[in-house]
Amino acid sequence: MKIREVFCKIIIEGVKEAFSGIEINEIDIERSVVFPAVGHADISSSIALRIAGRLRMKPSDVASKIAEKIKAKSPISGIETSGGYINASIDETIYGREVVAEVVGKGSSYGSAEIGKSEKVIIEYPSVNPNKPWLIGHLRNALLGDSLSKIFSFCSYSVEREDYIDDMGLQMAVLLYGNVGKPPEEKYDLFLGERYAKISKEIENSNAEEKVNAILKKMEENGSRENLEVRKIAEDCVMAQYQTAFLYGVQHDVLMFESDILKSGLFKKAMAMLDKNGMLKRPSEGKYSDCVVLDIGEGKVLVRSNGVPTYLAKDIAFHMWKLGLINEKFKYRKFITQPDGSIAYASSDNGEYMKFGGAKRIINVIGSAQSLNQNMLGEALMAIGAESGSIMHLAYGEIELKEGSLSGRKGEWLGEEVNYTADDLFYETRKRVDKLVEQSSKAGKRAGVEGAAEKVAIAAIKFEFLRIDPLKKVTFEWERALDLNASSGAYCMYMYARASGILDRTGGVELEKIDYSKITRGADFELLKLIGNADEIVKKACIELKPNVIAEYLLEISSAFSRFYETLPVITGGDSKNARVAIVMATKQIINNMLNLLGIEASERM
RNA sequence: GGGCAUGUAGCACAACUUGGACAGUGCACCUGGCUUCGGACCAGGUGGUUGCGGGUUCAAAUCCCGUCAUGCCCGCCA
Repeated sequence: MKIREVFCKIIIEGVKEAFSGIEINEIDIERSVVFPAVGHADISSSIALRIAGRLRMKPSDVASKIAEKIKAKSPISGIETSGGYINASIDETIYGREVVAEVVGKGSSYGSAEIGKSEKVIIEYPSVNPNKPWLIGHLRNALLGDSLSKIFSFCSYSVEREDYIDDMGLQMAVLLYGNVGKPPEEKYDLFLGERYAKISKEIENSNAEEKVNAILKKMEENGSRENLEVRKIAEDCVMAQYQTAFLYGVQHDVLMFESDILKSGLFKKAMAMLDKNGMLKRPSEGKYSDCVVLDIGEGKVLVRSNGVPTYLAKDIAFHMWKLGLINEKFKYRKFITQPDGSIAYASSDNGEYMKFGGAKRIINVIGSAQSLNQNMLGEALMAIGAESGSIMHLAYGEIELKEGSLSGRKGEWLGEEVNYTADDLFYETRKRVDKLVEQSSKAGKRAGVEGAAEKVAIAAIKFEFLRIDPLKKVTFEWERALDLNASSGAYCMYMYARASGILDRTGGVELEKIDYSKITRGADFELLKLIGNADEIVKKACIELKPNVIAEYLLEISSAFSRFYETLPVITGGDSKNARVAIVMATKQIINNMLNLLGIEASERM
């Protein structure tokens, strides 16, 4: 519902009529409009306060002068002023009808904001090396990327979800040096992680760094034994990692293997392009002698003195491809079929040409620790003509588990740091949710519902990871995540299930039969106001790259719905029944749509 | 030393980009409500010098300057 637009228009016209002499920015007016706290008004503008100074008038006089000129326009019913504010009330009958009609009409697309206009955006996540399992930090990355993909799709962008596989890094050479061998029965990524930790310790103790470097060089020779072997290990590892991804419902469109990028002509073209733009230096002395250096700030090595390119160099080349600054064609083959039936493709030299890459805009979900690198990358790309704003870095903070809270594997095999895998997190959560369900069914509160515990476990984790501003550090605590009341994913799911339950008993309602005049100015109207604001919320989440905006909104809706059915009975609502059923229908839809954006599946029963 | 980020009630968060009405929400704590559409609930209450100090403004959690605390980054690793 465009109530905000309607009100803005009224104010703009009012201001123009009242003060025709002065120039007023319409954006200022739009920014002055808010939905104030209960008690003042339904919608309000502070524009009089903002321009009073320029007019050399008292704000309250400015407000009254504007208000005099304003003609209320449906669904805005009344205008009054208060201390410089221009306040309006909304007609709940008309507004309720419009919101309900829109939600029912649009269904699962209600709340979408058409700001993307089919523009292509590539979202890259989760950047896990193919030598270990997903840890909880990688999980936060993946969940952010997954949710962001959904939000951008919802905003009518054409989203390409991409997974970059670094199968040519030093960590892979380390594995080759130690001779990986075959795993017994363990999950392959876990097995590799453990092997990797052991082998790196061996290397450290025996000063074998040079041998590892030699392997690294051989790995890069196309078709060499090392080259083939390392690709096999990487693919097997990614396969295992995707079991974890699917557990959490995380999916991709394409996997780009670094080895394929190196084989292509992409890197050479990229270096030539940088050179042409005067971005490269080749110092013959000093600390960077015999290297190729990126000429930004104090400089950054792109090609080492032994001729091997660095990570940043490869990343720059890759991003030129992502942005379509270089047209390099890659071949792809089917990698894996995902839970929703879609196929994730992988770059490969024995596949077919497909159209990936070449987006107007790219988003990299990468830890805030890499901000410096991402800035360098951005600067280099701008220097050769990338549009400003075309590359965005969603930097996210670390995630830690509160001490002693996971009974699973501690992950000391990853080095000294204690860490946990995303798999362990899931199984532990699942176990705890089962216990909670068991306790509450023993207490006679409810019967356990088949399959619900798993959904609740996933929802609890996702909501806990996504409810916080990405930039901030997250400390995962069981007591909070598994507190299934307000402020949790389970609470939102519960409200959805309640709405379903009510609709089961009432059987829905035909739109034509609804008597909207039965909408009161109570909890029903408060709920409708929230529901009507969905597209603004979604837009904000999209523009600011913040899924937590959606989580916040979901909690508000859920809590408003709870207040609604507590105070206004639906089934026994008499004349008001139909209108209330319609509100329940709208609520169910909006909760479903918003949960989807967080990657959480709602269920009818739990 | 330089750069980036964070600092809001006992705890966890929101509002900061775009300055506006008493700084919102949940947990915890206190009080009340289940023969009433599923109590994983609701109503009410206690709790805040928005790290600190200046400045700009009619108006500052929000903008500017300074300062303190915490975290991260500053490699021919990725």
